[in-house]
Amino acid sequence: MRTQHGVSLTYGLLETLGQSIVSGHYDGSGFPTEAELCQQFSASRTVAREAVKMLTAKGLLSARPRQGTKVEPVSRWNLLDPDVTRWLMERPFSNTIYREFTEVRLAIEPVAAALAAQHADRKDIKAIRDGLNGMRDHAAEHDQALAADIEFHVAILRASGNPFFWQLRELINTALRLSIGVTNKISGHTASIPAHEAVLIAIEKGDADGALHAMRAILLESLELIKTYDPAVGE
Amino acid sequence: MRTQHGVSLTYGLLETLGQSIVSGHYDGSGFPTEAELCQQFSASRTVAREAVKMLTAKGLLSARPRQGTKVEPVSRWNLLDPDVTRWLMERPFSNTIYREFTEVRLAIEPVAAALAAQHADRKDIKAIRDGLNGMRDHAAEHDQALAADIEFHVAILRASGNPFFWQLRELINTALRLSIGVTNKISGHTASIPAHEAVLIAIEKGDADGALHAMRAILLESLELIKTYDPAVGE
DNA sequence: TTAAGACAATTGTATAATAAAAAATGCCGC
DNA sequence: GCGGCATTTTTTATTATACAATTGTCTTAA
Repeated sequence: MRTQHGVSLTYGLLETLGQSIVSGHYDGSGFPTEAELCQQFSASRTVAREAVKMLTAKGLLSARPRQGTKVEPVSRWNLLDPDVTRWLMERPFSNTIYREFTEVRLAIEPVAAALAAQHADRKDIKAIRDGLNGMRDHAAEHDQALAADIEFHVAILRASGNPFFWQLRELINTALRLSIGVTNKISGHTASIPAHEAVLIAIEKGDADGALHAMRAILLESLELIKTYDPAVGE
Repeated sequence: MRTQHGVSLTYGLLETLGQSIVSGHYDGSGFPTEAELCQQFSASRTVAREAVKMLTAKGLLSARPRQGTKVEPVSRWNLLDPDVTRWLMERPFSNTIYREFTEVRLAIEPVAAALAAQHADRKDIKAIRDGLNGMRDHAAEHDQALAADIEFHVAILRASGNPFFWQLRELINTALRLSIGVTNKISGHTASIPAHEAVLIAIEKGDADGALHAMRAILLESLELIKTYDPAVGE
């Protein structure tokens, strides 16, 4: 295995295997043994073992002598691990996972907004406002509008002052990127600027309850969109 | 290093190092080099490296040639990793971390209860009721009452049907175990049975909004308790 | 003073050999 | 035939060693 774009062999293999596992590549067939891994990826045993150990640390694999290395059931995966979350995005779009992401966001973000209303300092508020302005200014260019949308939501997580909320930034990043796949198919729908502005205003006023409900409204709408749109039917 | 109680050397070292890092043992001094680790723990380089790699996968460490291995800032830790969460409990009690845990619970559990009200099947409800009954029947014995309390809350996470919520069981487990350290110091306080019962009843009725608010009430009370009780003052 | 190059420290990678675990197999006595 | 026990075999776990790659530091010369 050749080292690619600055990543070490071990981390390259970690990435490759992580994506393969999450996308179900080994579901029927069982995971390769160490020897097979070394051969398939032309890697040394050290590299293969360390990649497997890292995947084990994330709950994706387990290994025992004689029994081999197995893919763990999804219920054991560390779904909130940023790497795992990211790998989840690389697999074929699933309405279910998108709904589950949004349910997590529905739980976290309103409370984060409420905490932000209580604790945000000037710098926090500037970051949130920058996100909102970006959404407004680049409404036409999808990529930049999405980036600004993400910036807005992540800035609120940070402003909450709770490091655990901050951990979920990768999930929200992923969820919002998935969401374009959904909302683009629904004619004329774009992220609502006024709804986002309401959140900012409430945070600026220190209105925790207002921020909570304004954010909750944004996410409830997303959740409604998902339920309305069933990919099996068409739109 | 001798293998202890059935754990492999690598996992033993992972546990030891994880606890040490989280408890701040290397904060001033910097993390040992591979060579030093091998010597200090009488471990082979493979064992040391694999333990370090797993800690890297959890965001606690980073390693670069010539620069050595460093403890990452807390903001990079995978705080929602079950192992990390558990290690956090082993360090000296901190009012801050307990508040942060409870804020996460305040976000997650009400929404989980609402989803449970929509999706719970008979088995889910039985598990929740078992928890509640356990709290009632063993109100006097602290250990069993705590276990039942945990069972109640975790059963609701499971009943939500969202695997991401289920990931937070270790955090809730830890938070509730920490909570006895707080509530025991507040005379006469025990987990409120009626408040928990209200959650169960709402879930049984399929009343999502009722379940959400009932659960929210429980957690808001916990949060109030923390604010009231300042360990610096005494009680 | 600065830049080029040599040096050194530390992690990264490779390989070989042995140990331990546990499943599979075969053997034996009955 | 069949149950139980010893043996074999497969696979990961551990140890040891050597070399490569990276990068900070020091030296030296222009």
